[in-house]
Amino acid sequence: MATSTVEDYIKQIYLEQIDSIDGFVTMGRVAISLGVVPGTATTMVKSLADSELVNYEPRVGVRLTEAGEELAIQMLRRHRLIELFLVETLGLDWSEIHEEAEKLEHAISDRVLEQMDTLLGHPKVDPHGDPIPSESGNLSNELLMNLGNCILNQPLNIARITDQSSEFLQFVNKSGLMPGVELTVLKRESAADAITLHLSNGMSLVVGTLAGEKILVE
Amino acid sequence: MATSTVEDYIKQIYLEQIDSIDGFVTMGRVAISLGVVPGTATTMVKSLADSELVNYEPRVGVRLTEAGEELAIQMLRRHRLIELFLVETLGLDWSEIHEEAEKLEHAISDRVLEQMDTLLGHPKVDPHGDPIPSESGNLSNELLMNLGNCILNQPLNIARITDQSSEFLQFVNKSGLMPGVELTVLKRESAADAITLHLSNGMSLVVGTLAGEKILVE
DNA sequence: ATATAAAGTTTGATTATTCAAAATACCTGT
DNA sequence: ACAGGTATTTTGAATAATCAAACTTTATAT
Ligand SMILES: [Mn+2]
Ligand SMILES: [Mn+2]
Ligand SMILES: [Mn+2]
Ligand SMILES: [Mn+2]
Repeated sequence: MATSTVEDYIKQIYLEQIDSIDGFVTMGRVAISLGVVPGTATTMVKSLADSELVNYEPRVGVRLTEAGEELAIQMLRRHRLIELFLVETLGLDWSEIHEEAEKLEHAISDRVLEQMDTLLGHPKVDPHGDPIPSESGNLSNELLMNLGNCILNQPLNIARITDQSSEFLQFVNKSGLMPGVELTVLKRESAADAITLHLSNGMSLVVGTLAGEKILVE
Repeated sequence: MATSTVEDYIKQIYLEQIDSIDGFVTMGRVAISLGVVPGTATTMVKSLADSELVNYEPRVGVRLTEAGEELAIQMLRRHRLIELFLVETLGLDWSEIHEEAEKLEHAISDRVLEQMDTLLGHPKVDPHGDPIPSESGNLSNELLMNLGNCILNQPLNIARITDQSSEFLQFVNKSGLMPGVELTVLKRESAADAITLHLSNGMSLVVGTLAGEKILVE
């Protein structure tokens, strides 16, 4: 059985791999994303390679094997289902559930997971709008527009928040830009680096391009 | 912070201490109750003593300190609240929740625990009838009669099952002797080592004295 | 009072995970 | 082509938890 440390490494490598060019994740990225020193990342990745969960090329990086990807997706399902459960059933704030799910994802049994899934009605997205893989391991991967490149003057729905630092989520909360909210992008001024929005609740606000690109819509 | 191993040792020592004569728990009991070899128990207990959670007397046994008892009761609260939550909210079978709670008790935050407590309406007993310590650490300890020593021909309610092996719980389930059920003890024949019961649902059945003593009533 | 048996402790090793610091390889700009 | 800088790997050590097997104490039973 994979330890919770192994589960975290694999999940994190998967996430990093998604937005990597060549499919390889560097040791530096692994280290940062898991909060360890580079030497630890190297050691651990070599051991993951021994377990056939990744392919490791010294001085190049890691890439998940089939088995690794399967485990990663399973962990993603656990993590996201738990996050939704914490919000829906226990009424926690969606900006503070990540750490909790980070621990629980290793502790609950498949039995409990399925029970949660049923109770929640087989949801497709978590509170941040991230897709929840199906039990069979299917992960929808439609690419969405963001506030920096979507159509102007068209009602859109916020689908997903890609920066999940509690700082950004707090801002999103405060500004009423949570997933599900309807809005219209009024204008974009590249010189001013600004995007002007109009929310369905009547509020208008301006965000910078960098922030806007972290908010996906559909 | 205490590791989950430490939490388990302390909780288990507390449980063993309750039904010990002199208040000391032997290394043998610690070892069996945690499923480790005796040498491991000795080593671990010495380290618990270094952390001031227990007092250890070589060749005599362990006893919890104030701090140890506090931690033990906190873990008991977690364990039992989680068990009830799994049954009430997630609809799991009460005979299969122990192992689950054994892992979750180390993973959930205080925040989530309080949320569960609120959702369940500050319950006083878990699905096995074991008392749930209050947030302040109070554990009710009324002693109950069992089917082997209670009054005859008097309607009573099953309050608690003391043997929580899945084998026994399965039998309890099958026979309809879960906590909350009403019954009357018709007769006890010491020679036959048998106790005859009449359940409120009309069923009658006979159990051995040993089994009967594991079922507490009030 | 001794020999056994039972219980408990020690010792030496192993696995998993991590860090600090030294060593090495690779890349870049001149 | 090479000096310096950056990334990566290696080495050596630490912590937590465990086991097997040897050893020591204490209890028991003749
Ligand atoms: Mn995690
Ligand atoms: Mn999420
Ligand atoms: Mn436990
Ligand atoms: Mn219980």
